[in-house]
Amino acid sequence: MASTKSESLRRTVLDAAVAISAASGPDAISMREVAREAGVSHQAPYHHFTDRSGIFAAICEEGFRQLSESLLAPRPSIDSNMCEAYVHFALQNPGHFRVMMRNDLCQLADYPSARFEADRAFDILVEEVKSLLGEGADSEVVKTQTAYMWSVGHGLATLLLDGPLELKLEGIDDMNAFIHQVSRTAVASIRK
Amino acid sequence: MASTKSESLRRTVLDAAVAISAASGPDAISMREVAREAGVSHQAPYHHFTDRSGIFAAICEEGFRQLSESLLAPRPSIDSNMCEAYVHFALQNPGHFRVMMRNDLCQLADYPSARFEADRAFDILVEEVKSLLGEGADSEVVKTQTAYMWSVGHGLATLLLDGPLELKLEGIDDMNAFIHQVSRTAVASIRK
DNA sequence: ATTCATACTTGACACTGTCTAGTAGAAAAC
DNA sequence: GTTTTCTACTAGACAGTGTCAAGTATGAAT
Repeated sequence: MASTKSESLRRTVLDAAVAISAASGPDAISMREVAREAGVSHQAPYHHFTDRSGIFAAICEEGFRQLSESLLAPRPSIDSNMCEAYVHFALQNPGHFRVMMRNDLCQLADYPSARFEADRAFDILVEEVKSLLGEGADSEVVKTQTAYMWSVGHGLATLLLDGPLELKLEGIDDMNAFIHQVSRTAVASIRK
Repeated sequence: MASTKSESLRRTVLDAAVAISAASGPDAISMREVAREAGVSHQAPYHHFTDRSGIFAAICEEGFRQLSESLLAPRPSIDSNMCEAYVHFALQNPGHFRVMMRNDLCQLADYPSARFEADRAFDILVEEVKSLLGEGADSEVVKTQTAYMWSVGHGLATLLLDGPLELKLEGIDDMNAFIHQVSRTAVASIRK
């Protein structure tokens, strides 16, 4: 059994990193700042993460696992789709999401367990597209439509979170309704 | 008339920054590195840019101007659309694009001339959506569909450039054809 | 001839990631 | 029951960073 104290430091460091990412973006995550926030020496985090990108990888792993859960969770309404769930996950977990979608921060290829969780989330999306297209769908079409659906969700999420879209669409009264509309447009064009 | 030498340093610094962004991402852009690359002291760039984010703002301004040109340029084929043009711009100008879409790097609100160019590019997109929807389109619908089209282009571009999509879709033979297919799906669902 | 702005250089400061070398304490081996 | 080993740290150093402050060479304006 691992020491309780050490495991709690790992958790504390991770939480601090996610909070910083949510508040100021992943670039603001610093080894020394998370150590300071955890009340330990500047080298303590290195015992739980190989280096700075190790923290990013851990955030990815956790984030993709949570994303999978969100995508599989029961939808709030009958015409709410997976694209919408993706966008809401991003907006509700900005600290994780910003890190997950920056593969310059964490090279998933180097972190098998993080990669595994990312693959799992992607597979859930592929299955959804397959079920929308029906049984006998061509594999090329599945590929194209999967990329398409991910692009809509991902594009909308990143533009709302960090992009200049917010500036241009400041006149939106009901953000949830807006996301719902865009998501519906996307899924409708697949179903056809 | 401004001194030739100084103007050329500004240009040199900007080119170096864009090259670094294309090769290693915007975070790898450092004041001292671009100065080194330009063969000047580490403080020389400060005479042309207020600080590091000033360089990002300059890259944004230039990038959005070039994006507008690309969006308005004659299309290579009759069924090539603006979404496709957007993705191709991103893939052909990764150094600029990566900076343009990270508003944690450059706060457009603080740099009016960069903001102007960004607005202009966005307006071009809005006009395209209006012309796809026809004359009497409701302004709410225009807003939704503009966000939708930008999301597809932006999502596909960022996923291909820096996201994990590349990993999952490694079996794509003809990338241009793939981008064409996804873009067609997007615009087709607007036209309707 | 003097003033003044431009386009730099040099030096310093606080901050960063990370390498190296320790150390307190608990468990295991003998 | 002493010694060894492992875990989870601490402490110090180094090269790198952005940027503030101060100095300098050069050319134009007065």
